[in-house]
Amino acid sequence: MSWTDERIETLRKMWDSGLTATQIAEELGGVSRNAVIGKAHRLGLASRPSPVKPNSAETKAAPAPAPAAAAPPPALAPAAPTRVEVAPTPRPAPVAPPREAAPVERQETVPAPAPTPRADGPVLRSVGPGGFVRQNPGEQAPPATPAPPRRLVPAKPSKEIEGKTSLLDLNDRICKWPLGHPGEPDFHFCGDKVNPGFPYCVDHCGHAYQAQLPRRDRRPPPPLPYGGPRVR
DNA sequence: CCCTGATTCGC
DNA sequence: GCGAATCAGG
Repeated sequence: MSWTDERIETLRKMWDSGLTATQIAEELGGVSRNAVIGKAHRLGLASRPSPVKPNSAETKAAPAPAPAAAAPPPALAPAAPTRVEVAPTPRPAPVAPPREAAPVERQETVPAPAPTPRADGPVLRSVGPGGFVRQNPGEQAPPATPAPPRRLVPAKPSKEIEGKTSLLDLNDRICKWPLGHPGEPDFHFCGDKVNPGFPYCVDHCGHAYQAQLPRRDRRPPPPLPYGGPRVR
């Protein structure tokens, strides 16, 4: 198998979504997780929280690990999903939607330009379903990622988004909550509009982020991540 | 042991 | 550029 543009794109998306190298390798097929990791690094995809620490002691005078400016690990992870952990990745606001051409109808996909968390802008706080108020990711870590120019397609029928949001459809504005299992034909993502500042829509934020309640008030709740526990 | 990602190095 | 082998932490 070779690294076609398409496969690379898939790799990027999945890596961005926080999927593990193993999962990505399975999805792509024909490659090992090592191949995925190797490729990811060659592509310059930033390291994600690695189990292995770079250096314990400063035995070397000039280690100079320049690109060590990795983003902080996800503060919260979905309660249920077995492996998928999508880290909130604040990115600079996407370029304005292309208004050229002539898409006859106006898409309602991007009606409310949710302001991206910024240091200088008015602070927009998201309120979780549990009623908690949370810091915007940008506040905890002002990474201000350089921003790979996001490619925007002219329009996308909301039908498509509501039906099946594929891996390749993922962006910063749509809910990344996975439905089904990776590799299976019906695997897709929620695709709703995200709760600003979160990788999921309001609904799935309710699943991903649980307010801490007194024990007696807790419910046994659904431990089903996406599609239920994997049986293998 | 299992998992993870990082790194190395022969190809 | 690629990825198996290896390393190392959880």
